[in-house]
Amino acid sequence: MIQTTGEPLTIKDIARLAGCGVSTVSRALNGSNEISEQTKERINEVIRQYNYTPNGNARRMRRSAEKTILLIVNGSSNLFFSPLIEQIQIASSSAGFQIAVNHIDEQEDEVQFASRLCTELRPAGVIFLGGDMRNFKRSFARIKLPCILSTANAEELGFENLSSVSVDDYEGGRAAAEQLFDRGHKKVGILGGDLSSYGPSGLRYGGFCSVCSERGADIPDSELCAYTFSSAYEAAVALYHKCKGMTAVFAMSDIIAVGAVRAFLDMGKRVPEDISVLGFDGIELSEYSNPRIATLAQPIHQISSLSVRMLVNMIEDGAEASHVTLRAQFRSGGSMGRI
Amino acid sequence: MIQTTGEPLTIKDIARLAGCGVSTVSRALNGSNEISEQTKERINEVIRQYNYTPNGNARRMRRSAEKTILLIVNGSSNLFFSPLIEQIQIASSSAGFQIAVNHIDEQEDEVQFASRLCTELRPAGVIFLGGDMRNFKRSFARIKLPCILSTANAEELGFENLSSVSVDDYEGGRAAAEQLFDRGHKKVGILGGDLSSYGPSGLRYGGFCSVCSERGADIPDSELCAYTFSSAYEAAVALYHKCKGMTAVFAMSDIIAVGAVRAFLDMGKRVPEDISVLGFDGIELSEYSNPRIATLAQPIHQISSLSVRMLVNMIEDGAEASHVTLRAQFRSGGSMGRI
DNA sequence: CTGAAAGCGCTTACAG
DNA sequence: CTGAAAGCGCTTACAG
Repeated sequence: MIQTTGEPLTIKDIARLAGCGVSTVSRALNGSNEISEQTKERINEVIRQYNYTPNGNARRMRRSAEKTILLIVNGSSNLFFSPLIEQIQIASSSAGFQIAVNHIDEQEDEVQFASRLCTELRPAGVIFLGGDMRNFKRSFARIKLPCILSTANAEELGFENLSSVSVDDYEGGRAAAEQLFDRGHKKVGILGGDLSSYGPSGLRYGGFCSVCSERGADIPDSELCAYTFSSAYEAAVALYHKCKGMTAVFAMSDIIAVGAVRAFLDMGKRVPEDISVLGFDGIELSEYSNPRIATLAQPIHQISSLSVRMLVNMIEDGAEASHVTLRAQFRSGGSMGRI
Repeated sequence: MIQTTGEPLTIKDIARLAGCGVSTVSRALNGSNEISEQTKERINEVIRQYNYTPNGNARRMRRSAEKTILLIVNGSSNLFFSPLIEQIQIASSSAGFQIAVNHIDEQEDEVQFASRLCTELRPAGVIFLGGDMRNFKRSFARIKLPCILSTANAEELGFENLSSVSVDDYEGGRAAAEQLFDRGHKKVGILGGDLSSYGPSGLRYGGFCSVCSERGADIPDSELCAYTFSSAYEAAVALYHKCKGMTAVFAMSDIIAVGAVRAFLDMGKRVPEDISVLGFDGIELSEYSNPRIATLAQPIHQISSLSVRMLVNMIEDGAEASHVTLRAQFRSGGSMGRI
């Protein structure tokens, strides 16, 4: 490799060095077939020798970043999202797309943020990892690109350019209730996000309550909390005092479940002998906790690969928006016992 | 807000709409002071009305992305890194820099990757979160921008444009050994990354061994593992069989510690009664595990804010490379007991 | 303080 | 198959 100093090389330099025009270099760079094998080889040799990389900003400006997918992640240290992000990255790069990841705070409006970034980056499409339905309702109309909402169902929203891949959260909530009732629990508390919303928490709550009423049980007590250990810890303490005689907790995520377990242990309760805890998501940590967290596992791999595939279909073939619903699968664990 | 259809607006459109030249719009956009408050206000009003955002690719091309910092993260679902990333993002945006995060596999050469991305993105500087010293030795010379290695010490490498912020890993290893010896443990096994390297694992191992020899103990048995639950689990089982009579384990990260605890519990051992486990890093999970993980906590907040501040000083004021070493702080936890 | 013009490093019709 | 030229959306001397 020839050492260079100072300014990076441009396509012009390569053209000069290879003794040809810039358009020819550009063709070699982009694997065009309007170029002879011979010159392509010669140019590539020069590129290799001088270790040239094209200026991506200039490229993206011309091509409108057509090979980039924007990934908007709600919240930054979410153990459920991190393997999804990883798999989305892998799946899209094998489909020939770069991923630009952007984490945003849960309080921010992810849709507005994405809209701004779209004119900034000009990606070919957007994947939202989680999101607040109200934000979509309010500002999604502004986004004209193919988009996917991963992890929540966007069917009700009815946008032409918004597909979604998610677990059937209502059914998941029902399954949670059935697992608990079948083990003899009658008084169950609930720990989760906004239960009144259209979003995953609300749907799971709705499913849970539907089983309660079928089985003649009361509407369960609940306590709102964020998807963090510390928030779950506090909420679990509050719930324990509010919901007298509670023998089990349905936590809307495994992170919440782990925080709740820690809280109950600190209060001198045994899990699951005194109180059972059932999580949601099926993150890796649930299998390494003590006790292991019983959970409704989401098919992470399917969610990520479908998200990418559906988005690419929309981008490349103009496919219409569609909504895929998968099933969360119950997985037992030491945190949930029989009464 | 006025609705627009089709193509996004350009600076030309705004100029036309505001009745001025493009250079004036550009000045308003960039907060130049060569522009009257009056016109600036008028232009900003138009920009707001039409919800215009400049094309970032074109901007970055002209400005060589001078306001972007590239953040290279080794490994993707690292619980120790995720709060660091978050804080680095916050600190740099308040210093006026955008962060472009890129996760890479642990097997990849992060330095070569960064070098390629530098000509692709033309950032103002690079922050490496973790990294393999061998890769730096081999290929860092190629990178001419101001860089920071966060989480490992780069002093020995002696590059003029590479600073570092890290914990004193050798001292951390010594502290770990002292805490264990002081509690009566004599036979300790070690679980961690490449112990023969110059990197953090190697230094901690070196510090640990130095205390062993001071106290007349043997060189401890060790088992190599990656920084994941599953790898730690397997390694802990292997270590248990290799290191007969072991009463404690020093794990090079809290993730490894959690995986090891799970393994020992599954083998019917009690933690800490039969075997103590000491971690490293001080991630949030360590305080929510059961038992809580005793650990050497890294000052995450200091590491992130110093990394950004030092890099910005190098970029803006041409500050020289420097190397800051912080202290890991012991934090007790139920995973470590007395013998 | 403002605008017309040049130019950043690419890609892509267009003409050969 | 190849090259000269136009143009992408910005920023920044330069001249007023």
